[in-house]
Amino acid sequence: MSSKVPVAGKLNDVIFYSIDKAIRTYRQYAQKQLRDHGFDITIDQWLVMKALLENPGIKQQDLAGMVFKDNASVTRIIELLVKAGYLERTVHQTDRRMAKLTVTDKGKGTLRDMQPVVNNNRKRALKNIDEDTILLAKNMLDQVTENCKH
Amino acid sequence: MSSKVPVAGKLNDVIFYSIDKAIRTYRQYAQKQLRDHGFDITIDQWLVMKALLENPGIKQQDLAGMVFKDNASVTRIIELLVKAGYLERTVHQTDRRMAKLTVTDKGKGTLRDMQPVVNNNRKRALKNIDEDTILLAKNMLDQVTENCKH
DNA sequence: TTTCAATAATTGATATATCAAATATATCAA
DNA sequence: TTGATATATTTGATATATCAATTATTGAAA
Repeated sequence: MSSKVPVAGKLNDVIFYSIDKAIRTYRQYAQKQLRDHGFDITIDQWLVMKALLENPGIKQQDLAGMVFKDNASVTRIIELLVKAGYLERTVHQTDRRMAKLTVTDKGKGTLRDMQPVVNNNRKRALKNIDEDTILLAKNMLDQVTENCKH
Repeated sequence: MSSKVPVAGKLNDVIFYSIDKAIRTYRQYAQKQLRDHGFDITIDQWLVMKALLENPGIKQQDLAGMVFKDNASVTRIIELLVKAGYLERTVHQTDRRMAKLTVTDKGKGTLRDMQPVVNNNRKRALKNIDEDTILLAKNMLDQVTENCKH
């Protein structure tokens, strides 16, 4: 009797393969949609901006954790966002090691304009999948995250 | 009445966030395990080698699709694998545009030696998750992939 | 056979991922 | 205050992702 979900075996049978493939395919699709709608911004840049808007005054380190990116990656993403005029960066009042990051009006406007496209991407990606399944999968994935977080 | 799985909203509630976070956390964990066991190879290099071993004679383009990577990425990953002595590359007999790629004995040996670590990583990542849930999640994720594949 | 379109792979440019090392600033103990 | 240590961020080096452009080769039409 063989297991239905082999731990090892053909790549295709491994759940992690499905996870990786799903998120990559989704990101490709979403990125292309944004591009086709005239937005010159990457998914990662969007994510960082969004997280900043939802958590004003957050420090870069926490921001990195929130978008599960490396500090170094966040530094470079922020550089580009500042250069593009979506973010403003000033030194923190009380702790000069930190940067105070604010989403500019241009950034907010872009986020607002992008939202319909983002919503549509998600809707499209979740077509023919019912909410219970999504919730179950989300819990399962969050458990994987927990299991791997040392 | 609010939806249990909002299409838009706080980042944390979005399924795609969970997917991305899970696979990244898993990859970080798995990569660290490999490193700690003395293997000097990336997850992506492992994936490409594994796919080549399971599909001898495959052309790079199909290989790229199989590991859902870009042709350019695969080209560069292969370069490194050849340089490290894990792969051998010769010109194809009948079609000189193609490369014939073979996993060397060294490559096979490394894959074999790595397998226990890989198995353990997967086991650890799936702790406390029952098989039915995994299967359901896998089907859900495969549906997402399908939905986004244009 | 010459020419042109299709195919396989590479290369260039830019963005992100990752780890280690370096900077800058803050904090706390002596 | 000085000195050691901790914290926040940046920088450097290398790997991968992505798209566009290029190269090499093949296949088919004129």
